Amino acid sequence: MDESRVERFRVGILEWSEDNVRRYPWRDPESSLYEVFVAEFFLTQTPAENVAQVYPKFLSQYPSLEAVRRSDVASLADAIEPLGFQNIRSEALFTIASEYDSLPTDPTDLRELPRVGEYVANATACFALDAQIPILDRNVDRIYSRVFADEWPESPSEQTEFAAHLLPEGEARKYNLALLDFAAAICTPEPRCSECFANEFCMYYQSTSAGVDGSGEWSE
DNA sequence: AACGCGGGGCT
DNA sequence: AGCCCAGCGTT
Repeated sequence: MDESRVERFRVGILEWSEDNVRRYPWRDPESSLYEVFVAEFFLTQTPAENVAQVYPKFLSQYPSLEAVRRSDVASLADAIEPLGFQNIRSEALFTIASEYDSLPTDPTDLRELPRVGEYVANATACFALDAQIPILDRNVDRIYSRVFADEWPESPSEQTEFAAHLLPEGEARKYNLALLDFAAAICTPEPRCSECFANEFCMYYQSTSAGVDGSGEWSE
């Protein structure tokens, strides 16, 4: 593993994020486990802008798991209707509220909740509780498969290992947030490499811009 | 690990 | 109408 490149990326993205943090209500360090969980639960397959529009109102209507428990699936669905997936999500949310007095804090236990997979479990634990664990979704995969194209493994388990190795010590929360913002702003599906702090050592940029062999570029 | 799926977005 | 897709569920 190219440790110097790893370190350059770590330092680079943390620096980049200083001036490019997106601010959302659920990113307040004071947000409760429930508040962060609700946000992450809504954010899967849903643009952050959409979530931002219903989130404050949802929280005032449902400030706790108990409030969810005292409601019903139809009302919940109404409250999150603009997000889409309202039936699936309202049902799962109600089930969670019915089965838990309070949310578990261990990612493994969070993973047990209905409609909560590895991504939501890890993101919740990291952002709400500062758990030092990697998050890995399509966006993170896109970044790493470009920057570390020659080292980024195929198998999910090895990817998790690799992603864990990249975490800066004690700064998982800041780093993971930076990854998401970086994926949204720079390392987009159509990447803005000219604006990217990593373009001097990114394998993708090197292979597409240098064009040493002239045999044409590839698209991921 | 591999596959299936509901549903939202884009064409 | 049809295709693509991310993330969760199931096997």
